[in-house]
Amino acid sequence: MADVAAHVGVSKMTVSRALNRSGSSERITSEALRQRILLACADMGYVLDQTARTFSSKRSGFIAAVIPSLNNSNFSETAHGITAAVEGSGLQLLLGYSDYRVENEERLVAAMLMRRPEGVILTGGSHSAGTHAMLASAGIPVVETWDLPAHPIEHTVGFSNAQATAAMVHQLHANGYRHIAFIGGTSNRDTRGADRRRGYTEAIKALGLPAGRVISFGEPPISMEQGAEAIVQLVHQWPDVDAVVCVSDLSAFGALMECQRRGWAVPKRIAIAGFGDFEVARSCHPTITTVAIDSTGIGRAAGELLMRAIDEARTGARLPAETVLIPFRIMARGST
Amino acid sequence: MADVAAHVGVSKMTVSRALNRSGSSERITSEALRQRILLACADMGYVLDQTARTFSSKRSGFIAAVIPSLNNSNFSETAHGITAAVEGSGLQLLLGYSDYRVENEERLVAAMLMRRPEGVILTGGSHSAGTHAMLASAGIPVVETWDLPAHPIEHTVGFSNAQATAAMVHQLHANGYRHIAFIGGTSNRDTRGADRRRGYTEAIKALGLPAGRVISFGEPPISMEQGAEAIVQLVHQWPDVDAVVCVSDLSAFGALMECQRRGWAVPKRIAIAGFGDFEVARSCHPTITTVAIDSTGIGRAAGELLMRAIDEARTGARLPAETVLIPFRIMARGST
DNA sequence: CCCAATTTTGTTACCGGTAACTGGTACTTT
DNA sequence: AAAGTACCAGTTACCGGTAACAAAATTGGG
Repeated sequence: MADVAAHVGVSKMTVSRALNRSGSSERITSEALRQRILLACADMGYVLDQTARTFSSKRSGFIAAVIPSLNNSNFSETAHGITAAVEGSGLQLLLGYSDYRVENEERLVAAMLMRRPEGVILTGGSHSAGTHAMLASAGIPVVETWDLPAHPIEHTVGFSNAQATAAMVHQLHANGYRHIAFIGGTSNRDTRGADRRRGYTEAIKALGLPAGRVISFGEPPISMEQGAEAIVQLVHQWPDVDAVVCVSDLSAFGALMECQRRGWAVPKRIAIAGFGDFEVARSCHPTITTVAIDSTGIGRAAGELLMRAIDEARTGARLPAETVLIPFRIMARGST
Repeated sequence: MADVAAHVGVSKMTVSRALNRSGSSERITSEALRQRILLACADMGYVLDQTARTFSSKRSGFIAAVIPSLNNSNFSETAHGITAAVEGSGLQLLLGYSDYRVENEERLVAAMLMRRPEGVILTGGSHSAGTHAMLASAGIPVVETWDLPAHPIEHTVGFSNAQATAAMVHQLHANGYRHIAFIGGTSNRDTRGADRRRGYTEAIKALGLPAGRVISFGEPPISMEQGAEAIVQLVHQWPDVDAVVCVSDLSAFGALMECQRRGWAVPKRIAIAGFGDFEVARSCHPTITTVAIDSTGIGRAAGELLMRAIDEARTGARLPAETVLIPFRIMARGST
């Protein structure tokens, strides 16, 4: 930068200002001079050292986000939404994935915080004590997504997974199904999955339907194959079952395909519902009834909220904790 | 760090050394003192400022990777592979996605290079002139994946998409199919898709089969819906078609489901083959014949190669350009 | 045309680590 | 016992920008 400054015949500071005017409307440096400086930078092949800028200005220019898995369109769409929201603000997204493990999340958060992000977006409302402690002492805005934690760290953008699943059970009940089962994961590692199971159980109880029809299989991420295995077990264990709510569209799809293999008519012999409105649920035959969530919208809302919080923090203020409720919608389709 | 040093009664430098011994076997600081320092750091809630370290040491501790899309298990598995490879080396992965656009890739690379990554992993062998120029002047190791570019930037980990697709066509031919079509995207933005189409065309010509049966639809990312539309168009345009190779499993799946909707027996009326061995191709009914690629292996190999190159670069040397060939495998399944 | 207000440019100090070198101590070797 | 050799800790000088303040240039109103 000093070289460029000498070449143009101004001070380093002027070059710095010319390079930083970008975006905002403040015209610190006169436009003609700015153009000369920019030209000189291009000519000399100079690129600003973001590392030094971060170090000096205490502004890293990026935000950190942790999602459970890259290869899940719900979460990758949320990442897209975040990217879209921060686009043009000069902020960049640093993305990490936890493989549904809080200990991985903690390691990621630790590694990311060392690089001084200006804000953090997490998935879910369940984190390790270490994660909580680090985020508290980091003093930067935090948004939790895809959930409505009872005790949020700060901001929240999400919906009630339990309520959404309960709504699905009620919908099936309204359609005349009376022996409704649930297929989901074994562990509580996927807290959203656990919430969905809870919503199912509560709805069954509220409706006075026969309870206990829950098949659990393995650990997240939930695979299609597991859905296929689960429905076989389900039908053998409770032959009177006439409908099943699956923890996600992936297991629902696996179950549906297994039914086709075995000649079990869907929805005549058994109705199948999923969760998440994945592409596969829209494309398969029959199409799968599911709960649609605006995944991209969650990301966009989280990104925008975080950016407002960062702006506030910059002025020394602190945005009061907000909760953005994302609506869900039951998509009735061919499988029920 | 100065506070910690004062608290322990040593110099800043000693604390720095105690914190950096991690991983390598060099015992710069005596073990007892090191433990005292680490304890003091924990007590005082001190965390090392990675930004300052990066700035001072010229080592950012991260590598940059660009993939076309997060929500594609092929590429997200590659990202997993890279993560697995660099795990424990002290390097972190900074992941970006280009949405299959070279101009996005260029923007991403520019933004990432400002943060001084120690190496870069790209997907594909086709990049903008700007990207080439920036990478050349950055002077850091580069690995291209998922392709075998004619003129690689430096290192390559991939396979021939054309050859793999040609192998699939030959396999279909060996199974007795004679009117083989191809379904793929319109543009060449997805260069791997274009390579696959090329492989199809060449194989058809080599086998002396009737040519020209190519249906093109829209832009990447290729969706299931597009596969469904394409096969309808295909069957109407060339009613004698008895097999179709799709650019990916997603379009193959969409096509398969559309056949079921219309009562076209698969593979009796028409055989369907995909590419990529996605989970959906293994789970659906009938299962889809596909080309299996070790996506995670590509990532792992790319990560390991890049790390070796970084190590070489650190000693002032330069690793000669390497090409790692990843094998592909035709998975014969129910749909052909 | 002058002076105050405003805008633009320059100066200085510093962000928080690490590289490179210097100095000191304990343990060998001859 | 003197000299040599490890090894460890301390000192100094930066890395490449930007904040904060100071100075100069421009603008505008009376």
